[in-house]
Amino acid sequence: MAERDADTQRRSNEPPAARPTIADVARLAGVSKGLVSFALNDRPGVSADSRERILSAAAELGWSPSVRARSLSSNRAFAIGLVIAREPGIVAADPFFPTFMAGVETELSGSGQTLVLATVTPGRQEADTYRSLALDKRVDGVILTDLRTGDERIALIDELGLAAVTLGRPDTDSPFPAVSIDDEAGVTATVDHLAQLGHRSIAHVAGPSSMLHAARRRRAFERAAGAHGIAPRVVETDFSATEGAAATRHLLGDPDDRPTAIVYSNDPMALAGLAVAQRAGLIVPRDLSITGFDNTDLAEHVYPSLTSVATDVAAWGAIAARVLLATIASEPVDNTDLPPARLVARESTSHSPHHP
Amino acid sequence: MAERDADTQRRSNEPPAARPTIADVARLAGVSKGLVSFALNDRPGVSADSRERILSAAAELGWSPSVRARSLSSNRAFAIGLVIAREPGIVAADPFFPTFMAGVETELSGSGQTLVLATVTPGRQEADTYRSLALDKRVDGVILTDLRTGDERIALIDELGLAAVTLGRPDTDSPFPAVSIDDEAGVTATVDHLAQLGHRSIAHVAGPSSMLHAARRRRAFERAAGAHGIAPRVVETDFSATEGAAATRHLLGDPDDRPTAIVYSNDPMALAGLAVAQRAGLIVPRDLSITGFDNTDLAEHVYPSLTSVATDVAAWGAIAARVLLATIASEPVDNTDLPPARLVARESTSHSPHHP
DNA sequence: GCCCAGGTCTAAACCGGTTTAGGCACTGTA
DNA sequence: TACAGTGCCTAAACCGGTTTAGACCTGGGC
Repeated sequence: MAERDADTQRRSNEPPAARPTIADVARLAGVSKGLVSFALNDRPGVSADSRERILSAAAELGWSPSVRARSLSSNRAFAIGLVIAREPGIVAADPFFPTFMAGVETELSGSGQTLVLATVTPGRQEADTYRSLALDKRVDGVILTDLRTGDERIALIDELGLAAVTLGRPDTDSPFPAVSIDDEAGVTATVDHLAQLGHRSIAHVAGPSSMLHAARRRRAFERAAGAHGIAPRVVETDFSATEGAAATRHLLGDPDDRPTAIVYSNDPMALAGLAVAQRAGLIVPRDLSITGFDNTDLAEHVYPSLTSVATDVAAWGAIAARVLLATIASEPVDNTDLPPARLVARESTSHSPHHP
Repeated sequence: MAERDADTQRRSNEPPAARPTIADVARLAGVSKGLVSFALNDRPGVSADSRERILSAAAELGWSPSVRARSLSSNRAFAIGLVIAREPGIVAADPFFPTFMAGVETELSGSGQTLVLATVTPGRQEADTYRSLALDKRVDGVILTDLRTGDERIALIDELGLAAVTLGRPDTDSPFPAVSIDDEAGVTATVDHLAQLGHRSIAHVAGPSSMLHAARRRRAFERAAGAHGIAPRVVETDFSATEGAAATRHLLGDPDDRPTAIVYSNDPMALAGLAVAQRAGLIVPRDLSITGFDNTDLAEHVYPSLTSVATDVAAWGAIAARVLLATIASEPVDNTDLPPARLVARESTSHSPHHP
């Protein structure tokens, strides 16, 4: 009798018909709330007969559990978080995040989970953001992108009791599964490609060495260049088009000691570099070969079209989400490796001018 | 005595110290839970003395309300939603969303609210996404982007009982406040700029006419062209670089009837168009002037740099969020207009070849 | 015939807030 | 002195689920 009277809830004029609650289902099936809960989370201790009756009662009423109620009583959020800590300008220029999020979303949409997004400017604010997401359990886990060297976030998130996956393997001990793409393979393929075209002077415009994937690409470059007996030349940037352009101006500054090919660590920098070269009167690829990374949509639509390294970012997002959900469900999961990045050769690379 | 014993909650080994609850605050302040709630939502009926004691008890314990509990009892979500319905490829190429979201976030971060993101491919799935966000009150309101002609989402969202703001004014009756940027001013300025440079044959590569802002830019183009006695020529696309390139090939197809300037409805298409022109042996801007829209980061880093129309997208996001939060708090708000879009002239536009 | 184990189920506590109904003390008015 | 009104406060219901403690029934082993 202590049950609330569902009908009085509905007496208001006409607004969105009140959702049925678990009590309504219990009443219709002639069982207790508790048993309904058991049946619907299919846990043992419910007879086949009751389960049947409960499920059809739920179906008849069109009942679905209230995430908010579930979230309060079971201390889960049914949401995962993505904290983006990059300068706004750099995020915007880089199609990585939208694509990645679309991939995450494909995986989430079926699961009833939602994606909570936070963009912060790097720094102290970042830790606070994780802290507040965790303190109030607004998310059950997070996807850690843009890993840094000695990334403090790993310890922080562990301490906060959140689940997580990392994009790529961190350089420190991590309790979280990693979902990785072998982008070194892409860099190696790029350098091989250029070497094969006769280039002996190849430079690399790298991202910030504090970012693990930038550092990894750089090391792969140095290794691949070394393998061809080429002295690697590297300029470090923040991944922005502006610094990509500056790095290019620097590299092309001395006409007597100018690389014949430049390997950029992302596409926006490569495009900016292309413009710098053209502005300096060089013809790409006749005078200078250029390669990008990530195979942005635009890469095939510029002139000359840009040789780049393709990674399946959307798939990365989908798999990261899947692994995270499994982790949250405390299914043990292993590190996962995606198919390696592959080179897409286009017009911006050709024979070295010194090697006709 | 029916109060739960907070200490027994804490007996587990050492995990994240249990948060204090409102009951802890009540006990410390020597009042009832209810009064604490009243004091903290500063409602009348609490003596200055008690309020003081309650606030300092809360501060001492470092208490902050549990969003999840609040959300269940007060039927609010403390989150707003953004549903992105575009083809993944187009979203990725367009820096609009990341920038916009960063703007939203700046406004949200202080308010304890959260941004929930959903990306869907356009179509039926979209309505279901709104429906499921609303049914379970996972969000209190949504930001409606990419308005379409006769947009059915407006009625849907109204019916679902969600709050909303629209980006730009819809073409149908809408109960929601609109936050708009006058991008027509940008288009007009672009056409004026070109006309002033002597161009008499100007084409427009438009976005899909089903999208309100694309249609609006197109109409503004036609009007501005008409004002200069220029017969407007328009090709419609889906906003993708691929179709931008195709439209350009089409426009440049007949050497005898080739426009001397092309106004693109976004930057990625303009960049693709630039490449098509260059590939066809034209020199930009000598033979053909080109303009974009949105003033992407890359616009100033290509060669020739791209004349484009700048809008403050991050501010747009911040203001949209602010207006939405006010609407949710049922403060009445008016439609808001941001500073009009302005032309940023760069190298991709110059005198018409026919007008030396 | 007795006891224990296992399976099924219910009642009630619980998550942590908000909100309502009502109690009590004090004041002002008749 | 009685009565209504007001200000402050508490107890308890409530939001809609999950989870625990324990009741009840049945069957098997001895």
